[in-house]
Order: sequence, then structure tokens, then C-alpha cells
Amino acid sequence: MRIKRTFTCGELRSKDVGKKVSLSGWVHSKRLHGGLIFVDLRDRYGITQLVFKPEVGEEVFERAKRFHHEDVISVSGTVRLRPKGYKNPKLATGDVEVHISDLEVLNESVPLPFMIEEETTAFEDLRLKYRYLDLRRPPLQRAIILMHHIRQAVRSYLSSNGFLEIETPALMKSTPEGARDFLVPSRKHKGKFYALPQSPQTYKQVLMIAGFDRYFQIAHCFRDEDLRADRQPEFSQIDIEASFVDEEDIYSLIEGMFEYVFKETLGVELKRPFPRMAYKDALSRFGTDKPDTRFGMEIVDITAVVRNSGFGVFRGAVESGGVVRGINLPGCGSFSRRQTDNLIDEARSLGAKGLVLLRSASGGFSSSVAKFLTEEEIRGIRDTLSSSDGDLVAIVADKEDVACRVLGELRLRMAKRLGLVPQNSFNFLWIVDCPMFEYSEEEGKIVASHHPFTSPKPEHMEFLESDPLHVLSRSYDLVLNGAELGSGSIRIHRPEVQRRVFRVLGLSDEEMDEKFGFLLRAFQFGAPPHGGIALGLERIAAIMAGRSSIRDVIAFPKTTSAYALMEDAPSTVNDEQLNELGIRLVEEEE
RNA sequence: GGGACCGUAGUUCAGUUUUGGUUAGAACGCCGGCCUGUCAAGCCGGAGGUCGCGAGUUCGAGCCUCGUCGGUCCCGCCA
Repeated sequence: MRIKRTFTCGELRSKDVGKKVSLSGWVHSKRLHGGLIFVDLRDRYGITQLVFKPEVGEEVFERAKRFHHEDVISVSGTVRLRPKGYKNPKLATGDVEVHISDLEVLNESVPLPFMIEEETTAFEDLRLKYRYLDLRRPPLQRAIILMHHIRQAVRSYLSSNGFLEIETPALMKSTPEGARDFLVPSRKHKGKFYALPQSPQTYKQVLMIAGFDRYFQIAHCFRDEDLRADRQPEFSQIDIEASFVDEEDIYSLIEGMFEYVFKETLGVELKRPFPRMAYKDALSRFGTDKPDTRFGMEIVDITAVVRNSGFGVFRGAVESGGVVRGINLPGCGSFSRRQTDNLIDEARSLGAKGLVLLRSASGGFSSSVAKFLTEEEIRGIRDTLSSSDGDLVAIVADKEDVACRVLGELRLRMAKRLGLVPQNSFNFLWIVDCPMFEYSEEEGKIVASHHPFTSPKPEHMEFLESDPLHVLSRSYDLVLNGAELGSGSIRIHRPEVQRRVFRVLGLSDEEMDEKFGFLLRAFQFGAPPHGGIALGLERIAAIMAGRSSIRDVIAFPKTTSAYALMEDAPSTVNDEQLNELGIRLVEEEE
């Protein structure tokens, strides 16, 4: 490289006029006017306009004529003020241009599979195959840079609060509980396997026992489960644990961290304290354990209003122990028959038996169902739901969990369609008072709602064995704009309590010793009370960047089938590698 | 494991229903020419297609049927 850059492509301003400068970057675009060539030179800092004139010499001028998109070049030249009327206000460097005197072509580009533009229309599989090109686009550059700033801010905040960053193993013991493990075969111990961490949960608890009373790590985690827009097989957790703390300590620590991170990276001031909501209230008011509180349209109970209704659908649901709940869809009273039919179909596909729609009009309801309702019921429903003329009331009469889930999902979809979801709004919410256990239909047994190291609420401890499903835990979830950022808890730190919880989960003494013996043993040697949280870094970043998928904040994400399109992973390995590990492949059966 | 949508020049799409029918179009990109103030440069010309793949129906399939592969969203799953 003969010409070394003295400035970046986002740097030059009118104060630099007259300077002799060198720039390096990618040929973003070229505008050839015969005897005059403009080139937009781009790097991650911005774009600067280069001007090639014939005076530069035939060799350089002719070479510049042949530039392709995305050639990499270095140039030297003089910064000049652009003539009056030819400044470009869209560019930070738009007041100036560099008149080129020397050129070095560092790499030529073949024709591109898609253009490097602010927004691309290219399909995601193509973008993933040529990820290095997609990553040149400004939105992804901004997202990757934002990730860096978030990581830096998290480290800076936690470090200045006395937290130590400590790494834990990537090769660990497999535990069948929770998500499916990624397994790593052992060469030294043929037939045995490590697992990649789903989270460093037990290690961080052991670190507490070791006396590192404030720990954090931006931990890479792996879960072999199916993917979603917000779920990748590998992701990062901001993993935090502290000793001698209670829930309030964690809340204020984490709120402080987000306050700092948002201020540092986005310049956004967050409102504190974050609101808190009981788990059961979240379910009944929003139909989900991760409510999006950026808009209203809350689920309202009208069971009492229609308990003795002449309308069979309502009365029947109540008589069979169900509920009648509704949401008010503002301005949807003008929906066509087709639109209302679609809504009803949607409700059915979500699991409801049906959906009752009532148009609010002239102080009452304009609906075929209205004739089954008394004046009092109509007024009651309108008042309870705060429904005004022109609105549409959607009601589900069903078992409580079905009614809430269906209405919660309709609420989200309709808010999106009606454009009622405010952008650039960050609504944090703590979900508290979560149940300790839940019954898994599939496994036919009680499982931990959070994880088995979570402490039950002390006042519920006595019902642990007799009524486990009503025991609340000392866990908490953090929700942002309807997305679960993460969860944590105050942990169990006494071996006998941990054994009781394991026993409720159906583990025998032998099983708990085999799987978690190291933790139970550690608890016997002076374990401090402790608790913490783990937060999904990519989900945080995606919301901050305004992206709908965490793939956009990960440099090299996998597809929905967990495949890496750029380098083709996973791939087969040769027999030698398998032999060394003592592994033989089984033929795929039809 | 299940549901929905998508797959046609390098890219994004139209063409698929009503009607299966000669030579599959457009824009951007690419290549060539003209052009000294553009910044979505402009003008003229050109090249570029196993219609994802495989069967089937048919005289004839981009279009109909079945299967399959890939991508995206969702349910299940994610202590």
C-alpha cells in the first residue's frame, strides 16, 4: 500500500479546505461526465466526494473511468470547497470534495449480487451468503457499532459498581433439564460428552460461594432449540450475580445499568423506577407474561356484567366456570363484514370457540347480538370497556386462560395494524410474583417455572410440598416493549432447601447428587445468600436499533434452520475425525 | 413435529386465477459508446433466463397435480 490514509471518509469539513489529504475506502458510486468524474468514496465513517479531472494525468484519469462498485482504492488530493449551489446537504462532508492527484487501486470488485444501499430489497438468504456485503450497509454497520457501545457501557457501569468480569467454561457438564444441549464429544474420554453452556447459571452461583460477591460476564450461550426472529442457537447474556442482596438491590442495579446504557449509547433518558406488575395481573390484563405497555387496549373482565345474560354464549361460559372478557378496538366500528369475519377467524385459529363483535354506535351497540342484551348489559359493557361510538368491542367467552391468551394476541396484532404502537418509546416492566412451579401436561409432572435454583418466597416455604403450584418464587422477569429481556431470581443458598425443591420436581436423592452434587456440596461450605439476573444482549440491542430481528445485530447469524449460509455450517467431517472421537454415524432411516 | 407465505435474468418483480398455446417482459445492476458539476447523474446501444429441483397430467407446463429443497413468519419447543 503506497498511499496511507490521513483522514476517514466521514471527516473532512470546510475547515480542511486547502489540505493535502489521503483517503482509503470503497467506490460507492461513480458519475462519469466524459471530461469529469465524481466518485463517492465510502468507509464506515461516511462518504466523501472525489473529483477526477483530466489534469490528473491520462493514466489515473483513464483508470478512474473503469471503477466498479466496491473497488477498494487509496487516493491523494487537495480538499476544495464545492462551488456555490453544488454542496450536498445530505452528506456530512457535503461542503467539500477532494480533487485527486494520485490513485492506487487496492482491489477490484466483481459485479455485486446486490447493491450496497441504506435499505436493500435483497432476500435474506442472499444477504446471509454474502454477509460481508450486507454488513457494509449503513443500518447493519450502525447495529454492529451499537452492539459494541452497549457492551462497553455495560462493562463500564458494572465495573464501576464493583462487579468483576469472570469467564466460565464453554465446555461444561450436560444437564438434560431445560433447553436441549449442544454436545461436544470428548477425545480423551471416548463415549462421553461436554455440553456448551445454555447459561453459566451454576458457575456464577459457585463464584458467589467462592466469595466473588459481585460477578458479571457477557456470556456466550447455546441452546439447540428451534429458531425465531428473536432466537438464535448462540447468543449473548449479560449475566450478573451478587451476594448479600435482595430483589430491590437487583432492581435498582439493573435499572441503573439501563439508565446508563441508554444515556451513553442513544442519549435517551429513561424514567425510573421501572413499573412492576404481578405475573397474574399481566396474564389477566394483557394475556401474556410479557406485556407491551406502549399502548392501552387492555383486556377487561365483563363476567360480572353478563353473568345472568339472556345471551347464551355469555351465560353458558360463566355457568361452566369460564369468563367473559373483551378489548375495545378504537375506531374499528367501520370495519366491513369481511374485516370482522377475518377477525373472528383469527380468534378461532388462536383457539377461541368464537368472537363476539359489537359496534359501538349511538350510545349502544349496532350488532345482531345486541338484541340478546339488556339495556343495562349494553351500558355495562360499554362503560367497563370505555368504548365510544365508532369503536368495536371484541369479546371472548371461554375458560380464563383461553380468553386472555386470544385477546392478548388480538390486542397486539390490532395495535400493530391500527398503528397504535408508538415508536421510539421504551417501556420497561418488571414482572414479579411469579409461580415457583407449573404443571407440564407434556411431561405429566411439575416443572420449575424459572429454574430449580430459584428461591421460593419465604412465606410460602411451608406449602412447598403440600401445595407446590401455589408457591410463588423470588424471581423476576424484565420486559421491554413486549419482549422478554431476561429473568433472574434470588437463589436458594441452603442445601436442605435446594433438596426439597429438587424433590418437588421429582428428582431422587441419587439423581440430584449425580446432576447437581457439586452445587449441593458447595452449599455446605458457607454459601452466602445471593441472586442475579441474565439479560439477552441481542434482544436489547435489536430494540434499541429499531430492528425486528436479532439477526440484524449479530455479525454472522444462522438461518431459521440453524444453518450458516456463508461458510456452510454444519458440515460433514471425515472418518478419521470420527474415529478419534469413537463416534460412528447411523444411517438415516426412511 | 405442525401451519402460513415466498422461490421467474446478477437483483427486485410482472407474467400463474378469468385463458396451459409462437420469440418469457420491466426496473436497477453489468458491458460498450456519448457527455466538464454530478450526487438515484443523463442520453444511446448491448449482453444476460436449467422459470429452485424432480416426477406426473397434457399434443403442449413458468402457469395444473404430487413430491422435494431453500428462505421468512408463527405454533409446539426455548428449566
